[in-house]
Amino acid sequence: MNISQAAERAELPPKTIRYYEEIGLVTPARRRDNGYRDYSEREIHTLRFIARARGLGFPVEECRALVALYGDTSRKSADVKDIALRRVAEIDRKMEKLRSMRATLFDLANKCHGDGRPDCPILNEFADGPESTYG
Amino acid sequence: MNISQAAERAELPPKTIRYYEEIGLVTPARRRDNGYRDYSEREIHTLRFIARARGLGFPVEECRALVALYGDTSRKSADVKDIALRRVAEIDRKMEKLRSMRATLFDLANKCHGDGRPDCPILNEFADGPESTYG
DNA sequence: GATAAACCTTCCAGTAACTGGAAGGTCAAG
DNA sequence: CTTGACCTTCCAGTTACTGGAAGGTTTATC
Repeated sequence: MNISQAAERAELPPKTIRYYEEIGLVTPARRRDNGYRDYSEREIHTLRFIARARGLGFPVEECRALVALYGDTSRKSADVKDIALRRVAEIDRKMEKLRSMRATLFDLANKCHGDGRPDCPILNEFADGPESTYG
Repeated sequence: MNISQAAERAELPPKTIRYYEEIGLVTPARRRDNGYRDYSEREIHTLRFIARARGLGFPVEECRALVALYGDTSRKSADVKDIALRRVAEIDRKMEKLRSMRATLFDLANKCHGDGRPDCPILNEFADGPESTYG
């Protein structure tokens, strides 16, 4: 199977598949006589595996570990769970940061009348820092 | 004032300040006879402004626009508010994506016994895709 | 057989926003 | 005079691709 069909099946762009091969995330595909890559079901399965892991936010390096665990029949499920929970924790950190940024921004936006006049609490905050507004 | 003191005051690494100068986000600092950059209060003010905007998630290019608006006394506060609300919307998109990833991952992690055995619902999901589990 | 569309290949550059490090000049203290 | 802490520039690396150029292959059409 050519790379573009494999790409469609794996739900990954062809470029990304070549890239994954280049960085050694997947083993190089066998080549046909014309030099074209040729994909088997097995390889598409692995590519889909990676696509799903990436879709859940795992960085490529963790995908490497996950693919290795997947191929290791003597793996411990605890190791996989650890990776997943560390990812959950990382997501929580990111979400907390976003939540905090959103709250501040939304608050500032609400304080800004948003009309034709130049006076703007958003710019004032950027200029002068968080105002302590007691009371 | 030398760059490292300016950096401390602006709460930005010296490297980042040089970088901002290089990409034209701030105007090049004047140099002393020895070639060292010399910062005034005014420039530190602008750097702090940028540091705060960046801290609230504005990409550098939007910071450029914000700095321009800040310097434009005939600005309309509506333009600033627009930028801020578009940033809020972008944050909402990111949070929604994270929320969805987290839910899936946390659910999978809970289904995984996480012991010494190889059987693992997390890997199974990556391998076979979302299982329709009706009931 | 010529040609054009749609593949495939490799390689290089660019993205966002820095960060680290090397090589070398400057300054203040002892 | 030397040491350490600054400063300078420039180059490379980070993450995970993506776009595009230059060129070979295949398939269909005329």
